[in-house]
Amino acid sequence: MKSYCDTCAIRNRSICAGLKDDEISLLNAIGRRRRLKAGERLLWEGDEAVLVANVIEGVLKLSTQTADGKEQILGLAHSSDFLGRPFGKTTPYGVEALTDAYVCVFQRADFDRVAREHAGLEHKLLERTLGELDRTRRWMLLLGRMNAEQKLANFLLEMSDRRANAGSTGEPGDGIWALPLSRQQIADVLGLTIETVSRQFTRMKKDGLIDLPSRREVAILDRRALEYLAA
Amino acid sequence: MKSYCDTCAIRNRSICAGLKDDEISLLNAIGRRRRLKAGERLLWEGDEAVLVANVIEGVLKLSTQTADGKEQILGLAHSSDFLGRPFGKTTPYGVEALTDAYVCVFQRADFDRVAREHAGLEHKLLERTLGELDRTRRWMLLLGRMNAEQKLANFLLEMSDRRANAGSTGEPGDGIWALPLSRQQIADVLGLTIETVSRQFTRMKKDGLIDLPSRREVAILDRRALEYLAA
DNA sequence: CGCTGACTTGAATTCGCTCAACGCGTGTGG
DNA sequence: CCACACGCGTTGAGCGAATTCAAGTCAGCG
Repeated sequence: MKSYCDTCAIRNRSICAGLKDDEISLLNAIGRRRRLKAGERLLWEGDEAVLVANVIEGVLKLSTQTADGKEQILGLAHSSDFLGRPFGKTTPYGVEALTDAYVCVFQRADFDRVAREHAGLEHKLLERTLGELDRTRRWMLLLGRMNAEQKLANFLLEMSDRRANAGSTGEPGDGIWALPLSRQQIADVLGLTIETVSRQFTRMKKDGLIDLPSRREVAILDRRALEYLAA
Repeated sequence: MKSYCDTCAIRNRSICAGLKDDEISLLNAIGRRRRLKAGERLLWEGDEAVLVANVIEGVLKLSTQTADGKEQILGLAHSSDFLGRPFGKTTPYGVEALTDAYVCVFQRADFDRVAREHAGLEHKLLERTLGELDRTRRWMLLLGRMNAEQKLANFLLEMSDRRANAGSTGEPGDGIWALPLSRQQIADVLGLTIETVSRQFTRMKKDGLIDLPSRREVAILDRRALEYLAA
């Protein structure tokens, strides 16, 4: 039988990489593909955790809110990242597509069962979760100890890197690329306000570090200098 | 043969909880206990990751530094928490005992092997890592979106809770307890400066929310009000 | 008793926030 | 086609919370 997974773009980079054929076909049997429009939500914070997913294409955000309604984005999920909370009662954060996206979703119950029965899959999941924890902790440093300029510099560099090595278009360098986030969303990622983000953008542009051909596009002109700012 | 694990205080709360007898005895065979003095380091950031551990007793901190030497504490590990980075190349953060502590350490190579061969252990590890990731993400909200007052209120409540349900002395409530962190360390946890922490402490005391019998002791006098501040 | 290091307090400064106005591109309706 | 409104982003002015810099204060200890 023909399998989705055979032609899957992230077959060798996602959680599925290195799984045995029988494991893949089990996943293939319980997974289904789903397209998301930009802005569409996949999971709601506090919901019963009904599904998990692999990101095939696009960028999604994970976020929570404070009691007074301010949003904090907890992370971004790019191509080949894993989404959702296996083995838990509720989803601890909301998930929303920032760009049009393409995901491979599993019912939690199905996925949990397959994972428990196949140590290989569970091991993959563990490695990915550990990696995600490391990344999240590094982000804490940014939130806790950096000023606006450093935050934005780091953000731009990370976005640029992630799209370089996860992008299907796989361009190497620093051409013009599309920002998948609005100014407000960038502010929510970095723990800043929209005005501060805007001012920093303007300043970096004036200083010749970046160019902003349009609202949703950036080009990194002086990577070295940006890395220096990111300190 | 007599096993350490039989009498272990965290036998049923740590990663070891619910493991089968043969798995426990394997861990018992490769683990050894170690006492740490307050201030002693167990792991260094960037080191080759040579060991992992269970915290039996005490409080340890996980931390990184910025390029310019400021520290950010990434998390605290209490009794029954798991420490270290299995299946990774290097340790992504330093670990240092804040109080005198008692840990159960494993050589990474040994631990990884046992974990890979025993899905039960790996599953435990996965659950714990997922939980840790959730906790870390909630902390991001604190770092990114809260003011000094909210940060400190949250910190005091969390410390109080953690010692209530992890403490071997297991007191229920809001008596006087010892802070395992200096002002500087609290500042590093919350992404603040030492002066700001001190001022907030003073204010909370003046407002009757807490008492500070000595530098290293706190009592929560008005938990309700503190929870309100923590918002 | 004086020294040391941790903590507190005060004053000045600064960075990012708030509030407010404005600009620009896009879509809609007259 | 123009007028207009709307959403998003930018810019400016003023403010305020937290930082920085600089003195104190206090407890523990030789």
